[in-house]
Amino acid sequence: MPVSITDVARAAGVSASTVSRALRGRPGVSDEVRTQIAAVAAQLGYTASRSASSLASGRTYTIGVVAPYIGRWFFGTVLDAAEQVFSAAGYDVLLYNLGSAEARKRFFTKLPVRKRVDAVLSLLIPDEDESAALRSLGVPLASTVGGARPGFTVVGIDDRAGAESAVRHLVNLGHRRIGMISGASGPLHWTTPVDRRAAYLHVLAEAGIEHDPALVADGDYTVDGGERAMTELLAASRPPTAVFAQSDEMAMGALRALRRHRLRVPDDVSVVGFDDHELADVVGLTTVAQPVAGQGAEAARMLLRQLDEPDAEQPPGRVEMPIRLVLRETTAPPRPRGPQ
Amino acid sequence: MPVSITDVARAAGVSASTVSRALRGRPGVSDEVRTQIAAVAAQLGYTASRSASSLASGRTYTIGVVAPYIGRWFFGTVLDAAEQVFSAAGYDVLLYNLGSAEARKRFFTKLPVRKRVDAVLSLLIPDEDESAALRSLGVPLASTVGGARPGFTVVGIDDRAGAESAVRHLVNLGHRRIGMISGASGPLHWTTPVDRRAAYLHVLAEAGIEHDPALVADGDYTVDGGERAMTELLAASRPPTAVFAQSDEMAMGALRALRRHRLRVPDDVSVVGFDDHELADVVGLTTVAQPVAGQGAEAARMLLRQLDEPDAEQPPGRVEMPIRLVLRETTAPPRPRGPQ
DNA sequence: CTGTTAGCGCGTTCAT
DNA sequence: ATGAACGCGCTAACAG
Repeated sequence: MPVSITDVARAAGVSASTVSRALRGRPGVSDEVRTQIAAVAAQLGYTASRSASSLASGRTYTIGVVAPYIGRWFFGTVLDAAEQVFSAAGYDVLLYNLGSAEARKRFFTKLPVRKRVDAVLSLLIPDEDESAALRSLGVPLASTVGGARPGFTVVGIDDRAGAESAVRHLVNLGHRRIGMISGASGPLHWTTPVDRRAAYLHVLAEAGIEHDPALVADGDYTVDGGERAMTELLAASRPPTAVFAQSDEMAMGALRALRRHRLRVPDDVSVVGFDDHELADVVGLTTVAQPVAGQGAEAARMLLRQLDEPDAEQPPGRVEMPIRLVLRETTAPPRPRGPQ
Repeated sequence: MPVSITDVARAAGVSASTVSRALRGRPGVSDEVRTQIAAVAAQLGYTASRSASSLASGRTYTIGVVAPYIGRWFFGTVLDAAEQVFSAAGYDVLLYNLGSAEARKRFFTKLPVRKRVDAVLSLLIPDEDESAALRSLGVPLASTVGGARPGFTVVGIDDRAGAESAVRHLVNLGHRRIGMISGASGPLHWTTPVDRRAAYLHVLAEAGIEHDPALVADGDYTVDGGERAMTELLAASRPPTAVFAQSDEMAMGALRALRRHRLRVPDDVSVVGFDDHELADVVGLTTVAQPVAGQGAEAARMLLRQLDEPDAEQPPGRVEMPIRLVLRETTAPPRPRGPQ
């Protein structure tokens, strides 16, 4: 049933090699024969078997993408952009969703991408062992998250600067009791929450504000988690007048919690997010914008470049993308209060 | 560098055939030898080449997933759920993002999945030709969108019933001027907007309300499109007092437009969406909930079943998932007005 | 410019 | 229970 290269060769009256050369645009085939073969192949509906082709050539024309989630806006958007760049260049994308610990472990022990991909794009931050496992594949590696690490080209943003601009914005508005909804969860070697937390502490110190541990809660990077965290913060003996959420999704959860507590934003509590989620504008969320799709596309391009010029210069270890604070309607000066 | 089956065979002092049998759990290997081989393989970090293995066996252990978008919540969520089911069963996922017309055309003419996948899950609705192309692959097919069609197992919802419940809700609240933000865009053979539109017209007729074409606008299934559509509806000589948006994302765009026009929801205008987007709850959106992740997982399971029992009964052509109207805070009776 | 010859690494007979 | 031989479909190296 499936038509093979020899079928095409026979129908066109040439050898299999010639068909192979003709269809892949390699030199050594007369234009006449080439177009003839193309016609026959099209008519027969022939497509080269990727398995056979990569077995013979060693190239797979496939990129492996590993992600911790797909459904979440950030990762879906990065993946979408990267996939477009890859497929436009003729590469297929093998997707690995490593959300659960089991899936993640299974992936890194069995390493199913071995001999199956020409490069790997990681949307998650591998720990030391995982990182070594990926390097052992012997293919170009890139990532859109975390800091620089050996063997990877990392396209990212300056998390500290971004978080600082958010918190500083709140300080400048006159807030003193500033809470944070962090995203620290699990031993995922995720430097993002660490950096953003450090930035938060730094700005507070800079402004001479004493850090109150009761004003920090974990939101797990989800809407529900953000809601829980905000609820927790509101239960503090002296609740915050402003909150920095480490992601827009958690910020939106916070907004929901505030609404349920009949608190007004920004009159009673100011909220700043991080990401500039597609829907941040809908709820009027002030946030730190980062080029999410841009990072996915750029990382993909970096990989393709390494694939095209294997012996070129060392690729840059880190590419920094721009960020900016977007002011909307969830932040304002604190409401004047009685002495306390 | 890459370790092959013969390397393992040599190290274990057996033949390649035995290694192959042992590692795949086929009968004909003594337990002693089997565990010994497993140990050697693990120590050498051996993984069978998928290319070679599928070339020899004909099975690829790979599922092709084609989608019109990935970044959008609906598709990302379906993909996420499906991927988890596939990978838990030992299958890899090849992802094709066919958002642009070129990408789509390229995919269906070249059909790069040929001989590369054991099954295909479609998150888009193929037209007749595309559908035939997929069938020509000779592998099980499933889809999470659109109506029943030959060769596919379609896991979906009753779009008409869902849309009817939304519009009927508005009618029951007493609204008479009910607008719709539709999602009809392009020649994508997308029956969803058609079905939802028919339901809208049906309920209006049922309630004895005359249809006013000025109250329907296209929102292109995006937030921005929804905002534009709502703005358009508000410009009508007699604007609607309630709006049914065919997706939550468009509904959120509508909410944004209303806020910009200083109109209050639901006091001035009621809004109903469709999907129960992750963030619908945050903005208090009344909507028709559908089990999005559930559909992805179920479709994946249907495919795996066909793969496991190739000669079983014909799989069901269509599986219907439950929907329900979720009442939140964006709908209310129309405000009493002066005579008009 | 084109055909012939060898594998790529594995699964699958068929012997033993 | 195990091994040898063959072929999956294609690309690469070598002839001509």
